[in-house]
Amino acid sequence: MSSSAMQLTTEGVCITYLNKQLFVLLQIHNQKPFKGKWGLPMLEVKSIHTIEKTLRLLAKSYPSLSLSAPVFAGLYSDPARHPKSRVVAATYMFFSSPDALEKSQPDHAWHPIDKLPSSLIMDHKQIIKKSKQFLQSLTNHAPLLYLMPERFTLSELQLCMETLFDVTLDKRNFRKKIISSGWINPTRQRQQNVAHKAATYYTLNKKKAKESSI
Amino acid sequence: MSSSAMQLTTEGVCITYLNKQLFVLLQIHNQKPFKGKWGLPMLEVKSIHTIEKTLRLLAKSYPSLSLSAPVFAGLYSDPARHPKSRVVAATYMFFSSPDALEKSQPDHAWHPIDKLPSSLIMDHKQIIKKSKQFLQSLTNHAPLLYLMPERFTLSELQLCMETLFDVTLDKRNFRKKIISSGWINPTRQRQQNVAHKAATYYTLNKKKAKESSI
DNA sequence: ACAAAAGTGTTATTTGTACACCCATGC
DNA sequence: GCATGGGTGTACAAATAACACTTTTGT
Repeated sequence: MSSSAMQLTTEGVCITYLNKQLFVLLQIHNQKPFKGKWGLPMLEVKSIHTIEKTLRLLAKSYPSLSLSAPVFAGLYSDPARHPKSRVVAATYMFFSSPDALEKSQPDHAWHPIDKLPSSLIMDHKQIIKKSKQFLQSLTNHAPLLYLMPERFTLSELQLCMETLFDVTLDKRNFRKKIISSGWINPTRQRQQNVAHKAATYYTLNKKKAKESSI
Repeated sequence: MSSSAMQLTTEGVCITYLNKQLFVLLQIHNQKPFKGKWGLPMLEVKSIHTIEKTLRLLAKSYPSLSLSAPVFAGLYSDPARHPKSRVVAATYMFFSSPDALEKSQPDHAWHPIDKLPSSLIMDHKQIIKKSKQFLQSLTNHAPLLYLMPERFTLSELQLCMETLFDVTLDKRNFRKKIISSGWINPTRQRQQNVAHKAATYYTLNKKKAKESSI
């Protein structure tokens, strides 16, 4: 029956991708003891809320980013992670189109995951590192489609996969597989003003995405 | 900075298997408000401990069961799950050899997962149901090897897989695959006094198991 | 005409699936 | 000698991997 003071938070690792780089959304926190410092977006799980509800609230703070559904990425419970109190983090990843890079919110910014500010609050540097590993370990590659812009070419998608999973893929085999997977649909639009044959744009198959819920 | 009273617990779903049945370890709780009722083993995450440490403590309560490493299986945070206070559960599965069925601890018993006591505390019935689904969804079947006794025949292992994943497998193909996986080793022991050709006993390849850490 | 990326098909290899009979043992 | 489960090999299908050239477009 002992109930020592403990706080549970959801801490979100929002990820997007552009030009062979992953970006993570950071926030300048404005409450003690982290006032003015960079960290991941986080929200306390209130006593009347579930974790799922809290995640919905967290995502709602960023309506313009069209975040994916949350994907559980780990628990962080080191008693020393917060300097003042006991805070256990349930971390979740959210995926977002790079369009989000241009949508700015007050006190927020996207940072390249390999060039983070020198100090982040608590263990957020660690959480981001682990989240990247987690992402690379995903055997279901579907979430990566959420890192693509609204419309994208097959080469762009292939480059994204190659970057994140640190592999090189055969163009023909890659195309056969992704097209036959049903996750993407061709459009009738093609690149314009490129000094080579114009590539067809594809889009996420939203029907399939809805069914599969990542 | 609000710190409403919240408790974090690890709640363990210890599983074993015998004769086409899964068993889960239940405990008669002896503290209010659950005095005398069946539920999963659980341990509060103390303010000085991490979740991992708490899991080690939980496993240490059952030294005779040779539990596997814990496998994260879900968070349960419904504010109403505990009648008196806010308790969020981090649930983990532990796998155990059926030898454990004979090792009795005070106030504990193994129950067939499909014939649980009519009422379990909190949402434990739900957690067990979800854990079973989680187990079935594991694409890495290796944890199931921890449900086998010290030595087992290939037919026993096949039957276990068939039961849990609710499939039927071809004997020859199953054998080829499991043997070539390197997860098990044949012994020179064979069944005795059976009214048919004696089967070879196999054991878990502990070297491989250690490397793979489930 | 040339540079740059798009787009495409075939073959070989590997992996998975289907399938049926003989073997050893206790009764 | 028969009932019981143990143990094995081969042929086919499917999935994956390797591989090179032609097309389109801007400069």
